[in-house]
Amino acid sequence: MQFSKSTGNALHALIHLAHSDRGQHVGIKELSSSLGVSDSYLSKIMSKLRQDGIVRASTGASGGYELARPADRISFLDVIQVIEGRQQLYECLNANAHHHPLAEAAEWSEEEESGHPESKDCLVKKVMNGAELQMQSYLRAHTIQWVLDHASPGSIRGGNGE
Amino acid sequence: MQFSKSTGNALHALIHLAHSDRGQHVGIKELSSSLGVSDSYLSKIMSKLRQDGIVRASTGASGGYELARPADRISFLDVIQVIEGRQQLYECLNANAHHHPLAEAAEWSEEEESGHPESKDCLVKKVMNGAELQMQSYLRAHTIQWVLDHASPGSIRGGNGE
DNA sequence: CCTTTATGGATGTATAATGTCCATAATAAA
DNA sequence: TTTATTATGGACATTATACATCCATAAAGG
Ligand code: SF4
Ligand code: SF4
Repeated sequence: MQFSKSTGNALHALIHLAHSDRGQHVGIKELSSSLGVSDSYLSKIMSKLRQDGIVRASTGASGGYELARPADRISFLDVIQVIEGRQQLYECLNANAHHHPLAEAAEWSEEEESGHPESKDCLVKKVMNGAELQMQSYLRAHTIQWVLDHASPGSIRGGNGE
Repeated sequence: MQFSKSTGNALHALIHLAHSDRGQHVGIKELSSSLGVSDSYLSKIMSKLRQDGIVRASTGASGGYELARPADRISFLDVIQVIEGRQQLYECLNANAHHHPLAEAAEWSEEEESGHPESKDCLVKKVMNGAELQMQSYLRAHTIQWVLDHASPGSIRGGNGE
C-alpha cells in the first residue's frame, strides 16, 4: 500500500502553480519539465485536477493552468482524493462476510435490526476506518499554502515584486 | 491506494486464533473455511505472520497455528506492516528530486550541510509522513485483544468453560 | 511407517499503475 | 480569418502488484 507517484506529482505541480499564482497561466511544458516527467503523462493528472475543480485550464496561446481557488483552501486531502479516489482504505468483501461473531460491537440488536450489522457495528471496520480518519484529518489541516508559508524565505523568488 | 485483501484476511485469522487461544492449535482448514477463502491462499498469509513472529506453527498431526504472544500485544499496526510491508506510504523518487525550492523548510543550512536537504527538511515529505504517523499511532493503540474486549458478550462462545 | 500438517517455490491470472501517441477542440494572437 | 498554441480525452502499450493455485518437500505425531 503506497500513494501513487501521480499523487506526488499532482502535489508538486500545484505547489508550482501556487508559486506563480498571480493570475498567470502556466503551461504543461513548464510544469512537466519542472517536475522531470513527460508532458503527456502530467497532462492526465492535470486533467483530473481540473475535473475536480482544483485547477482551471485555458486552451490557446498563452493558455495553461491556474489554481481554481486560493492555495489555503486546497488541502493535501483534496489532492490525494482526486488522484487516489475516494474509496475507503479498508473494505471488506461481502464474500468475506462470513465474519467472526466477535467482530460485532457489544451494544447490538437493541437499537437496529433492519440493516446488515456488518456495516455499522463491525469492530474491525471501526478500527481501520478510525485509522483512516486520523490520517485524513491531518491531511485536511495541511494546505498547499502551508507549504509556501513554511518554506525557506530565500527560496521564494517571485513574491509579488514583478 | 487501499489495504490489500490479504491484510483483512490476516486480521480475521488472528481474531479467530485469539478466540480459541487456550494453547490449542488451529489448522489451516478450519481457518480458511471460517474466512471463506482457499487454504492454499491463506497459508501464504499465515506463513508471513509466522516469519514475523506473530504466530507460531507446528507441523504434523494435531498441528496448526497459535498466537506467538498474547493478543493484547498484537496491534493492528503489527499485522498491517507484516502484510503491506514497511515502506513509507509516500516516497519521492530521486528522479523527482528536481524538487521545488519551496519545498524545503525555513530553518536550513544553519544546522546541517552534509546530507541531502530533501531527506530531512522537505515540507511535502513532512506532511505526508506526518499523516502516516497519525494513522500508525492509532493502529498501534488497537490490538486484537481490543476487538475481543469490545465484542458482544453473547458472541463469545468458547470462554474458558471447556 | 503412515497420516497429518505447514512450507516455499513455481506458476498462472487479474487488476491497477504507469506512460505514450494522436486526433480533436478551443482559444489567443497575428 | 488564418495560424500557432494549448489542453483534452480516447486508445493503446507496458509494467508492476495483487491474487490465487498447484505441487514437491519437510516435519511431527500416532
Ligand atoms: S467481521 Fe467486519 S470486516 Fe470482517 S467481513 Fe464482517 S463486517 Fe467485514
Ligand atoms: S520536494 Fe520533497 S517530496 Fe518533492 S522531490 Fe524534493 S524531497 Fe521529494
